[in-house]
Amino acid sequence: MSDPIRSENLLYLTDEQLRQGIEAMYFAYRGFTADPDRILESLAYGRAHHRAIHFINRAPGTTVTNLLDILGVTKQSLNRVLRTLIEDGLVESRVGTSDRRERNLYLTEDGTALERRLSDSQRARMRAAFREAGPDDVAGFRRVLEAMMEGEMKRQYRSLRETGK
Amino acid sequence: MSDPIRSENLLYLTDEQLRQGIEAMYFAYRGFTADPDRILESLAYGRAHHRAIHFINRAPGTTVTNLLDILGVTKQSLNRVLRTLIEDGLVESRVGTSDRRERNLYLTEDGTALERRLSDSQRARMRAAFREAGPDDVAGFRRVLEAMMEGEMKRQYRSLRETGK
DNA sequence: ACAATACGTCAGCTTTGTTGACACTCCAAG
DNA sequence: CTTGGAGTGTCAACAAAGCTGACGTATTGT
Repeated sequence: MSDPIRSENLLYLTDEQLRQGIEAMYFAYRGFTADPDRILESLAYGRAHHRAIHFINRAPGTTVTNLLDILGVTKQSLNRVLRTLIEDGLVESRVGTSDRRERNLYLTEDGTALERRLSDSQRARMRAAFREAGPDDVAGFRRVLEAMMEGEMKRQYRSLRETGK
Repeated sequence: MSDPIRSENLLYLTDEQLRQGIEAMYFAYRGFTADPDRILESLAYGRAHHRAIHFINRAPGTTVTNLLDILGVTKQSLNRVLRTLIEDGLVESRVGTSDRRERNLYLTEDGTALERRLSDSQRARMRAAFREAGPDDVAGFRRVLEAMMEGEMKRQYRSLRETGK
């Protein structure tokens, strides 16, 4: 309390500030999903399909179990989504080479095309937001979001980030 | 391209950076909802109930239509949630004074108590994240999120922000 | 040979969203 | 004073996407 640095750190953490952060998160997430949702709706897919497609594209050859860990859903739930994607020819499921119990998941050409469409729309919004803000704000945005993740999710996020370019 | 300032601004807008922003948003939102979800689960409520409670607390006396605008769902969907909250004695629905077709919504004592519990848990995480980052990062976080909202949502957000302290 | 793992699937349930249809109350305008 | 329309509530039916539990099959490793 008497420590000036500590006081300064607490200065902007009023309940009002926090509540504004909460509401910002709520409204922004809706914007974040709005564009892909519109595309998906016209294809009779949902957000669950988008997530599967995103992370298969992100880590081609990933196994079902790995995808379950990332998405945090049950295999029954994921399977329903995965089945339709495979039936529709967007995802390919290949028997694992080293361990043949595993299934390695890949996007087909069509799957890659849809992924592009979805991520293009989402990136466009993200790009506009990043541009409207600025480099420093973007860094802050990322740091706060990372601090908000649960432990396991943070691990997943970081591991994906390393995998990336 | 030859403009150094413009180049610098574009530097952080690579597809890789944007994708990291997208994944950060996805994982962070899960952390954001995790704590309230755990509380709600033990009460047989869901996120829809939380949202209703949050915004009724935020703007006591709000009408159903206003709530529909904020939440962006159908009245049938909201009504189901609202009904259980009223039956359970968490929300009170009073006939409007100026226009008696309207229903003004208020939290009861119990409703206020639950709202506290939910928002306390969510604020705690937000506070921890804000603290782990820092004032500048928080400002950036908020600016990027606001830029990410859809027009209508941004209006709602700003109007709520003004209403606040 | 046998237990454990990875995956798929069947059945059934829940929450939260959707449409469409209809009734009631009430305000305001003709 | 009647009537149209807005605000609200409710019924029915349905869909997406999560869940649990149980079971079967293929494969692996001990």
